[in-house]
This record gives sequence, C-alpha cells and structure tokens, in this order.
Amino acid sequence: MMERKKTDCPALPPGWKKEEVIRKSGLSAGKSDVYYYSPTGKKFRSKPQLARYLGNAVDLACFDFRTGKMMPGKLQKNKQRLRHETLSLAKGGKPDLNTALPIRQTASIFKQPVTKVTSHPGNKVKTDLQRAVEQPRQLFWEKRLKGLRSSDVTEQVLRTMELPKGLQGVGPDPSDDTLLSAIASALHMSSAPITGQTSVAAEKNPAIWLNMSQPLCKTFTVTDEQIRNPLQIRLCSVKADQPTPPQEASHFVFGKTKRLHRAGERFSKLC
DNA sequence: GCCACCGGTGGC
DNA sequence: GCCACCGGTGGC
Repeated sequence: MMERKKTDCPALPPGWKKEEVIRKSGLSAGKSDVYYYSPTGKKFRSKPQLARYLGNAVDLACFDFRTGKMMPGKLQKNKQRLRHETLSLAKGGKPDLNTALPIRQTASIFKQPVTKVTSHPGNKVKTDLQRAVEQPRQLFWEKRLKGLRSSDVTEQVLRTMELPKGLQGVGPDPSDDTLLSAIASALHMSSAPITGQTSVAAEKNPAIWLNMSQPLCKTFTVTDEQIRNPLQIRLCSVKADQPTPPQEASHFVFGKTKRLHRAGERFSKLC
C-alpha cells in the first residue's frame, strides 16, 4: 500500500496531523481530500467537524482547512457563520454552541439525586446522597485508573502529577500511577481525613484487611522539609496559596478540596 | 460493523 | 463552475 504521510500542522495544537489523500479513481480522480487527526487518532474531514470538537479551545476563524494554515485577513468562510449567528441571536435563538463559553458537557460522575415519579402512591423521591458512597466498590478498583492522563480539549496532555516523596502504595499494584489515582480519588470522593492504610495486616494481606474507606496508601508522616518545600508535596496542580512558616498549617488546594497539614502529623491532615 | 473512498449537492 | 462538506457504500 502506498505510504501516505501525515504531516504536523503547526496551526493546530501539538500532536495534530494533517493528511492529504489523492483520489485515484472515479469522476473526481486527481482531486484530493484533506483529513486531520487528533493526538488520539480521531479523524476529521471538515472544518465544521473540527470546530465542533475544539470548541473555544482554538479559534479556527482564519484556519484554512485545505492548506492547514492560518490565513489572517481572509476571515475564511466566516461570513456564513457570522450571518447565521447574528440571525439566530436576533431571533432570540440559543447562542451558537461553538462560540458560547466553555461548559462541562460530560455527564457528572458525582452523586446526584434520582427522581422517580409515577402514579403509584407507594413510590418515593430518592434523594439519598449517601447511596452513592455506600454502594459496593470493587477491591483495588483504583487499578482501572492506571495509565489515564488528564488532557484538555485539544487532547494536549496536561502536566503529569507528582507524588510526595516517601508515599508508598498498598495492594497488587504498588506503582506510583495507581497510588496517585487512589489518593486523588480519595481527595475528591470524601472530605474525611486521609490516613492511608493504618492496619499492618492490610499491608500484609490487603485483599482481606484493606480499609475500603481509605486509599491504597501506606500511612505517611509529614515532615518539616516537605512543608518548607511545597514542590515535594503537591499533587499536580496543588500548590500553596502563599509561603507559610513551617510551624503553621498551610493550605493546599486540589480541585475544590482544601486540607490542612502540620509538620509531624500523619497524612490525615495532609493536602 | 467499520471506514476509506468517491459521489452528490448546496452555497458561493 | 467550483468545492467544502458530508452521505452512502463496497470491501474488508
């Protein structure tokens, strides 16, 4: 088979490739089709398709799909879009999703009330938020998160996370990868203190003695040095709000979760 | 069932 | 008339 080249496309975010395929037969033989590939390999065959996917992450107004270059001043086929936009807005229509502010479009994975309404008088509205927490979880489910990387909408992989030195995992997969997933998940799923697996038995036979309400992490003691040097102790985008004296509790932020820690205390108060 | 590939056409 | 876009499908 003919080796066809996918070339880098500097006008798009890193990792995006462009491909031009010459038609070999038919009435349109000799013409070509242009395709783009996202870093994960998803194929795009038109500018609208590309724009839908990238949303506001990349402004494609000047992007020429066929050449793969930005053509400033041309404003491309923008007339069409602007006209459509102003028309629909003037009519009181909904804002164009392509130009609206970015919104979370994934389904929420977090616990939400489920409402069931029927004519049966015995049925109730379920609002038990505890239900999600109490549901059985697979032992060592954190392993399934292994290898996952966060990325933005352009599929650019965000900065990888770093674990504080000295943290150790518990269970069949002691890798930092799984350990980090376990801790990050624990921080998000509960505001309860994180102590790690305090039971020695859990370390010897986690399949039996694991404390399911704690991440797959051995107990851990915070040191002065780690507090003085936030770089060693942060998780990904976690950072100190401001420099703090070693003896004072300092804030670390992980998503919306704020925890306090103090030198000498266990991991329970960390992050 | 997927997808590489060409056809058809609406908008310019 | 051109061509960007996307439908449809043959071949796998």
